[in-house]
Amino acid sequence: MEKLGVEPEEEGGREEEVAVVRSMESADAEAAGGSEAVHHEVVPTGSASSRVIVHVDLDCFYAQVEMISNLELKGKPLGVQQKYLVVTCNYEARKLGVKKLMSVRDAKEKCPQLVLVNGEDLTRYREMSYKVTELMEEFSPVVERLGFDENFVDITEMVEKRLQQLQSDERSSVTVSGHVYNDQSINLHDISHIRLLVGSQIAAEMREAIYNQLGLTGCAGVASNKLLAKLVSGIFKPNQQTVLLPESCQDLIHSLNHIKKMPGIGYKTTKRLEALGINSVRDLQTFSSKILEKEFGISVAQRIQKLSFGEDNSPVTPSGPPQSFSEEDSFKKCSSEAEAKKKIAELLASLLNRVCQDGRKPHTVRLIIRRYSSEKHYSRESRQCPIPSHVIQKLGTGNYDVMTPMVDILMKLFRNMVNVKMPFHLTLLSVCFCNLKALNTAKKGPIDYYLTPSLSTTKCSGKRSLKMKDTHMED
DNA sequence: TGGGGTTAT
DNA sequence: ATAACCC
Repeated sequence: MEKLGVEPEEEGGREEEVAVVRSMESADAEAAGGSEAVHHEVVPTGSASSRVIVHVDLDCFYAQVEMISNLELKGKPLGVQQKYLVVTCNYEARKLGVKKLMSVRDAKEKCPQLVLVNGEDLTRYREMSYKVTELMEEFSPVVERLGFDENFVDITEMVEKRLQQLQSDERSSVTVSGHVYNDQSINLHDISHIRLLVGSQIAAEMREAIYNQLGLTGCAGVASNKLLAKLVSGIFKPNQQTVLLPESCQDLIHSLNHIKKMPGIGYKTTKRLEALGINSVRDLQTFSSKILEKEFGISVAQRIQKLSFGEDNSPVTPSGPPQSFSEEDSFKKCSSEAEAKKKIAELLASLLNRVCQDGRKPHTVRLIIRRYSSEKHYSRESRQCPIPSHVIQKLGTGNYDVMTPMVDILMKLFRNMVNVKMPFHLTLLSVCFCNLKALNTAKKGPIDYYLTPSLSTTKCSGKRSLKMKDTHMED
């Protein structure tokens, strides 16, 4: 496999030719370190290291999955409910005033005909989500997931290969697929335009494949980095795509009316920026780098200020299989140990099925709680510990009582966090398996043969689901 | 605000 | 273990 044309090194944010004049280059050079001078070979065109990134964003994903499961739902206003929230809804419902994360009460009030389905069990969404990611990986293996319904793909190499197939006279007849942001005119003499147009064609093929093979519609954005691809994918909304040409980059980022709309700048950072009087993207662009660094540290400061210029050198990092599996449940009140134990056992049973199907083995378990607090302070606490090796071996081997020892471990973690002799009030419990390892990580050697668990044992493979009525199972 | 995920410190 | 970010 060839290397990607993406090096994680900082190059003073030169990867895009955002024409904005900045006096930050010197600061970047300093950050690169004095002793190891950065005398890279000079790239002649300045665009040789430019990437082509596509961001694919499925339309109201959970609602689409539900409509595929139950065709009766198509055409009706549909909301997907988790607890008392409508977490997402289809476009019929949106036309009638339903919004994402609206309470069920408000949604029903706005739209009495709204059909609701429960979406607390994410299993089918997760499965469909990975089918989409796997489909995208067929185009290029470099696919990064963002949540269940978004994927970034670095298609730089694919674009280069297609360009090499074209004769020079064919290059000037390349056309765009979908929208061009700002209706900017295309310059077929500009190689960066040509590359992005080819990218738009690949994006169209991806959306076609997702629709033909999985029945799902979505949007796509094509641009020179992840930030821009993501921002531009949302411009034309359902089931359309948009490409961003470099000359319109500043227009795109300034179309965000507030820095909180900038991906990568979250709730906390927004509050701190507002305290500094920074509200717009331009405020952040022109704010003193030194003061920003004092407030946020050099790492965050430089990253977010680059974002404000539309610069994002972060690579598309292949997600691969998940790093963790978790199941959670929220509720009004849990105030006894027995009640907690029962809920924990339920979460665990579902997790064991998932872990079993994955094939890898978790080496760490974590228990997470949320305590009731009248005011906001949305805060969680957790305790984790290694999973004993004899329990790990039993995971996925088909079977037998892994529930009991795991529940015991989790209840120890529980009592470590919650003083059960005192009154308590929890509103959430979550169990997480992480530190997943391929099989067992024993070193190769003569001894290894004896340490390798029997592979002849029937594993919980394929779609078979374990029944976990009690804390006890037969093989 | 749900029921998930990730990375950095 | 927590805190920040993403959906």
